[in-house]
Order: sequence, then structure tokens, then C-alpha cells
Amino acid sequence: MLRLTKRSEYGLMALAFLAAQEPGVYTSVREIVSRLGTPRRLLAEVLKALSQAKVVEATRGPGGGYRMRTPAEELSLSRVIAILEGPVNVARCASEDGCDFQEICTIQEGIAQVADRIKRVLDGYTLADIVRAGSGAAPVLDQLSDPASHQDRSVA
Amino acid sequence: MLRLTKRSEYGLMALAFLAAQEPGVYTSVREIVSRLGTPRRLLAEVLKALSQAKVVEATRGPGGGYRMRTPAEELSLSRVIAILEGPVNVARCASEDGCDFQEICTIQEGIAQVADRIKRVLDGYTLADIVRAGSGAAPVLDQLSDPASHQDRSVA
DNA sequence: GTTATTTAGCACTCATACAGTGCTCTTTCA
DNA sequence: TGAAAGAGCACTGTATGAGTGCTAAATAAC
Repeated sequence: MLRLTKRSEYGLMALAFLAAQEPGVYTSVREIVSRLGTPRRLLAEVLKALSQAKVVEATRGPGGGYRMRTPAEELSLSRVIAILEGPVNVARCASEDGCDFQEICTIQEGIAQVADRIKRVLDGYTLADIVRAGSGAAPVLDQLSDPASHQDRSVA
Repeated sequence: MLRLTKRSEYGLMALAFLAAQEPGVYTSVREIVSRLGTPRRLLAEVLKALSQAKVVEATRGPGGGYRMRTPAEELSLSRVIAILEGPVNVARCASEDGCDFQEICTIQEGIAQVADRIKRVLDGYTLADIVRAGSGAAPVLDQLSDPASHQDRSVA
């Protein structure tokens, strides 16, 4: 259905929040949840996953919590999504499993291209870009690679 | 999960097949299925939907079936997907319903940008492009707008 | 060392939507 | 009139997403 899961959304929200904190400071799940209003346990799981993937780091006990580990500028959207909902496979065709119709399917190549292009969009966006966009500024890579600006072939 | 549904895949396969037939000739579901190996009833539903959306046209009775109505060059991927699985909303944030965290969410803008960019990729790809790719050729718009070629910031 | 705080680990439930199928009706051509 | 083909209708099973409860282990403060 070509949509991000809540896990990814919550994860990105939490990461944006953590990235905005004082560097080095730990913020607890309780505190993040009280700000964002997301389901507590779910966010905890998301953060745990991000912690295991070394995107954030955790400390237990009073005063503990999470803080950024990977700089926002180096954290791609595709990485976050891969951690929270598995690797991005826009089409089964393009996935490792391969498609069931390999022999006769004429769209495989084309779909793979599309999937690849979407993948690259996600690769190209960093957490920093996401946050930046929220503050009004345009993401860094717009000038390099926005297909939109060149493209008016839309039919829909 | 950021993936196309089978409906879309089957639909695109069938459309590619129809687009490759003699212009004007009707091809029955039975025949398409016998070639593609997709589940019969499911493909029938998909084609019915495409017919109602005037992408293909149908005739009943012996010798009947489906044929293209919208030229492959004018049929965008996003249109097909919209018909077969509803409008593309990469993130709920970006959807019409709006997100539940509007007040505090700092990633909304950024996500909307990403969603928009993905949407444009899908807008920009036509059935003709998909088919072309399968025959070895590069899609028409690669030279205009492939972000990939400019972009090596991938972290993942 | 006891206590409070906080992450870690584990498994289950509920809701949604995707995938697939059976049967009958209507249209159309031979 | 009969056979072929799409149209209409609704249901079932499965996967995955979303959300929750409880307990254990670590750590800091007292």
C-alpha cells in the first residue's frame, strides 16, 4: 500500500526530538512520550530497535534514557525505515525473493527501476533534512536532485 | 510497508500484456491468465476496475475481452496505483486526513516533501516507460530527472 | 543496601487490509 | 438457442500492523 508504518513515523518523530536536545543529554521514553503523545510501549520498542541498530544509545536508571548516536546529517531515511520495518522493497519483483512470474513478466525491469528510484529518494533524505524542512528551509539536496522541478509529465 | 499490492502488480502485468497486443484486438481474461499465470478471479477484478476507470475497455461475448483505451504513453504509474489500491499516501502526515500529532510534530513538513517526491516519481513513470525498460531500453525520462545519477549520499 | 527510575526482554491480542475464491447474471456472437 | 465472456455480489483465510502488560536487569541517589 506504499505507506510508512506508524513505527517509522513514531521513530522519526522521536529521532527529530532527540536530535533537538542538548548534545549528550539523555531523554527518557516517558518524557518523549509526554511531549509527542505517542503510545508509550510502542515508542519504547521503536527506540529499543534504534538503540540496537546503534542509531541512538541508551542508559538505564534515574537520569537515563536515550540520546543520538548517529549524527542527524548521516542518518538516512532509508536506514531508519530499514531498522523499523525491514528493508524497503517497493515491489516483490525487485526484492531478493524474486517474483513468481519471472519467466513471463515483462514489467520486472521497469518496476525495479521505479523501486530503485524511490529507494534513492529515501537514501538521499537524512534526518537533518527532515528536521530542516520543518523549520521552513528547503532540504539540502533539493538543488541537486529534485526530479519534480524538471518533470511535468504527470497524467493523474 | 511501502510496497505495491498484488493488485497493482497484476494490473501492470496485464496492462503491459494488453499494450503489446495488436491495436484494437480484444483479449480475454482467460487468455491473459493463461499467459501470465496470475490468479484468474483476482485479475478479473483488477481488469474490471481498470475498465471502470476507462483505462481499458471491455466487450462481452465470444471474441470479447479487454483492450487498451488509454495509450501507454499517457498512463502514469500513479494513476494505475490509484485505481487499484487507492490514492498514494506515503505518510499519514501527508494525507488528507492529516496526522494526529499536528501540533507537536516537527517532521510533518519533511515527510510531506519526501512523500511528494515519491509521488512525482510515480507520476513521471508511464506504462510505456515500464514496458520499454523490459526491452532493454532506458525510460525516456531518465535523462531529464534521474536523481540517482547525481546522488551518492546514501548512508544505508 | 535499599529504593526509585529507566531500559530490556518476552508474548500476546485486536484491528485492518491484502489475497484469493465461488457462484450467478447479463451481454453478445455464432 | 447455446456457448463464451465480462459484471456483480460477498465471503474466507492470512499476513501484518498497532497496541498493551508484566517482569527482569541495570543504575543512580539516598
